[in-house]
Amino acid sequence: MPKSYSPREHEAAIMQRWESARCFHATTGTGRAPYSIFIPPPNVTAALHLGHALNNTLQDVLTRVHRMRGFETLWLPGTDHAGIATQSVVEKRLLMQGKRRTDFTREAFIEKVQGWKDEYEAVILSQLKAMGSSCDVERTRFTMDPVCATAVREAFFRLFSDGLIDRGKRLVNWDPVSQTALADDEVEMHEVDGHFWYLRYPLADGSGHVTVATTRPETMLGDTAVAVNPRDPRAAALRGKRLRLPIVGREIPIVEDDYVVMPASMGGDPSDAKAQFATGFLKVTPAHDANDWEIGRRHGLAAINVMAPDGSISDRHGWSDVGDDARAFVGMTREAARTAIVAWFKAHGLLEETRPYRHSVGHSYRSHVPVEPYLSDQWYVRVTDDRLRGAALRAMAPDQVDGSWPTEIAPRSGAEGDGEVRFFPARYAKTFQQWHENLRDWCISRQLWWGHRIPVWSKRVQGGAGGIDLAAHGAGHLRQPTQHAVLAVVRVADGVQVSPSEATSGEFDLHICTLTDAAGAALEPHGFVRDPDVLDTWFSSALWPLSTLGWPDPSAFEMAGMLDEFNPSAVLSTAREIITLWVSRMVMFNRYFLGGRVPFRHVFIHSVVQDGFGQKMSKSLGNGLDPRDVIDTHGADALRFTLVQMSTSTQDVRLPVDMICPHTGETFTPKTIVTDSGYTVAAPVQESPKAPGKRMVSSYGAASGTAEPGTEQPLARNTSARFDTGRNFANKLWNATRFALANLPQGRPPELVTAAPASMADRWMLARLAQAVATIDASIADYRFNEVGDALYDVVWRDFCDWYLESIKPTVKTDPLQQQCLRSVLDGLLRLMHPVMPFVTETLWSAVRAAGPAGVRGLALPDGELCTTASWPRPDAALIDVGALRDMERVQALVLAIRNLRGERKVDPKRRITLHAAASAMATILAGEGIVQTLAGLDRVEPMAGTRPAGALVFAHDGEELWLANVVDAVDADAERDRLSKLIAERTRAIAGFEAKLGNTGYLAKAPPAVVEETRAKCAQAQSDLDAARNALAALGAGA
RNA sequence: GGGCGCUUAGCUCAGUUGGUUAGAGCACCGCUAUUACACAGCGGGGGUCACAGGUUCGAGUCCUGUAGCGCUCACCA
Repeated sequence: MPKSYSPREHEAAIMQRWESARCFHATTGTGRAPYSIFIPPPNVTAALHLGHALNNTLQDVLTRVHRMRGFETLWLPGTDHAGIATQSVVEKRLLMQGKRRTDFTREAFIEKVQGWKDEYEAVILSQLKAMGSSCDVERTRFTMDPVCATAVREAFFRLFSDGLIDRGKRLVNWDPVSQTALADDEVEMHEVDGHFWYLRYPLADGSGHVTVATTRPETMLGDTAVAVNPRDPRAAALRGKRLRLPIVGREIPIVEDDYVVMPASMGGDPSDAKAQFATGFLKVTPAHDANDWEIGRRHGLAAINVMAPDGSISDRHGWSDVGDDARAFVGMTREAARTAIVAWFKAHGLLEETRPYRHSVGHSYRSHVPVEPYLSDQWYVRVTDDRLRGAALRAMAPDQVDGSWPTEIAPRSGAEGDGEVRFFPARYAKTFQQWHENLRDWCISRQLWWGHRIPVWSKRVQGGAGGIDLAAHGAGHLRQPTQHAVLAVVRVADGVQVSPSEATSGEFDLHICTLTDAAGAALEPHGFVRDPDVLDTWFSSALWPLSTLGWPDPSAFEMAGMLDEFNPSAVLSTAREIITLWVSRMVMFNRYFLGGRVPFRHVFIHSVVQDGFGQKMSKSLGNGLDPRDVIDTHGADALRFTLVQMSTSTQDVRLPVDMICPHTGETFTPKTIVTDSGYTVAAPVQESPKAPGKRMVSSYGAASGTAEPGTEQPLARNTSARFDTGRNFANKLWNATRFALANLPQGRPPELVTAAPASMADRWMLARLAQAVATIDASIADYRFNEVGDALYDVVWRDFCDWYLESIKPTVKTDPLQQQCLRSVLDGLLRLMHPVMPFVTETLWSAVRAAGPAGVRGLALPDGELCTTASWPRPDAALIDVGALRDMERVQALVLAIRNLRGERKVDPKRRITLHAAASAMATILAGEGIVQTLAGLDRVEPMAGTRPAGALVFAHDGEELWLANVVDAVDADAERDRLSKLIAERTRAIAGFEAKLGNTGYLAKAPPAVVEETRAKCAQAQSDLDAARNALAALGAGA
């Protein structure tokens, strides 16, 4: 075995072995209890980043632990088509070639997106492999593959049939760049420096004007009223009056509505920020503002849409009274129109004032431009229905519900799935609950080409005296829903759904949802047209726990039994922003479609990895890490261990980002600058710390375009010194194993596997191993991953390497029983380490196996071909030998005391010294069976007797005075006095503290007796230490 | 504005129901090429636990308030 572990020499081969043995493939009918996890499918837009690496590592740890515990374990991998995100990256790429999406047919464009998807899906799957993810690759799914598509079609059809999907003209969040609607949670709020413009609207009778305040003057073209609060003192005088809308010339009413905030000067609430800016008159633009839409509905106002889908001013989407003045604005972008309209008001003396105003504006999470509230027809899932929202709330574990939920939510009924979803950490249950309590209907149509196309065919028809004659439209067979098609008739005027016979006058839309494309296509000769839009990506993601297992008919995809075996899954591991986007919808859909069954029993929310300055890692800041780089420099196990150890239950963790100098390979901390927007980033160009004069470009430099990487100044990769911990740990395990193997002869008798180790060191080590198993089991159960990492580090490095291996060095070569213990402990440790560091443990596994069978009494370690399928250690409780633990604790304390003295007096490490031990220390040394001598570098131990040898150092331990002789060649009296004085000062302070406590009557009366007793003992011991040190100092003084 | 989280050693973080003199890793200082490992070993220095009150015999831990940082929901009059 080489002296150090080199990950890249082993990782690929190990993965190969696992795969060819199909270790990660799960099936039905094994008789084993199922344990399943669905991977949150990463978007096919880009390669996996560190956040994915974290989430995948944690899922893999859970998966591997349960596999070793004997569960039938399924970790199901896959990818998400990520509609808008993927479409926009492909469009961006086309744009660089000077092409647009509309230059292609829909089919040709989708072909291009498909190409991108294939490329990144392959990258993602290879990254999963490189990280050691033990997923069942044979069951890899993609949200748009035929299996998932079948589920999406079925789900839409059922929801449509059950009246949970409907179409409506409403204000949506419109992204004018992507030209699609967005769901509420796809809108990000950003602070923007804007203005309040105060615009005068003249009264139609020429008797004056009112002034409205607005941040969006361009929407005034669509104003259909001005509202005033009925309690406003000015309201009465204006009642019944009308206004002449400037530019447009439209005559609009003044309406009275409670919604309007009165200015502080007119009796408004001065603490309301709005009252500071308000004039008391609110321009009402129902087609361009959600609140105005509501006001418009209350007062029967028209909604005049003055914009095209690209956000430009347009007279072709609902605006008809365009006069000569207004014509000039048509065709302008919304930004240009804003400027021009303000200028117009100014030029006409109608701009009263302009005030700066900083406020939050919704931006598209994809194109990052301000979202436009836009009037359009969209499909909605009525998630506010109790069958969906109520079911999600009822799924919450009762003890995690905060207070009680709204009265319109039906109570828990003991139905399947009720109360079964639990959040870790528990505080995230609140996020889930609040989201559902304030839920609004979910807009699911997206005006994109990439995605699941909406399975609805529509036709606009006229109503007639006897209702609509369906047969005349080729839909006669749909008077009653069939297995393959369902009809909805919607009155165009108000969007209300009616029965065909009720459609007696006016226009109606016939919407037919079909289960198959063929059924839809059959309608096309009759004038039906398929909806061009696609579904929100989250619609298919919401079905992930169902669709991946073949729902609605698993046997159709050779997955018979899978759905019942592996749904519900054990846990969903994800980031907290996903609670609203995805967790909620999975719970609603899974429960709805599977008779109340929840998709997962636990939701684990992992922390977000930030850079060293507490900033989110992002491409544009260049502060991210590529997991592939870390695997390359440190190995997958190092990446994994470090991520596990970082995973605390806080909401974010910091990972200081370092840089690798491309000239020297050295890791260094880059120089930083602060950007205009206040981010701390690596300076674009960095100087090599070790190669003077050589330069490099940082990721930020490249991402921001402020520095061009080239041969003179290459791009430097990011890394983090934090991963050294993981790399060092893997190497430590490697070397500990190397040492152990060197001490384990071949051909040990097999009967030793049931023998009970006799030596104190062996019994202690087995006890520590047993304790570590208990700690790790408990931590895994609560998803406290950092504790798993710490427990492994402690038992392997501190207990096994530092103490156990050092202790047994003199004896292990000749003691077969000890060899068996060493063999077994090593075996157990490899198993415990495996879920976190699968590669190094599997690499070592075959070498360790060759050393003969493992196991001792109380710890069965059945042999296995591979570590990954070996059984999880289950030590007998009796292995926790409290006597050995107590003895070893005393041994360690004595050893540390002696080492401390050696270090302080700079005793040559090689020098063997003599201890004169009093009764208690002597007992410890005997109990230690030679370990103290080995670890403290003693050549002899003698009882305390007679006079102190010349030059012997005095020290106090465990309330006793002890001597160390043969320590130095010449006594340095000054150094010795310093040491003793320091000790005296320290003990004196401690004793004062103890005595203060013990002199407190309240303490003696109220503290538990055991605590008081402990304090007394500590005080007495400190007193003995003090006495010993004082004696020594006095003796030294006399001798000097 | 509502909700949530964080503030402990130079850095990154532990600290379970309040109970010894608050811990770890990295970094730093000293010693060590010793036959598992220098990606190491041994020893050391370093914190009035953000601040101010309170409860308690006893507070890093519980309560109240303040400040700073961050996330999230709502809000474009």
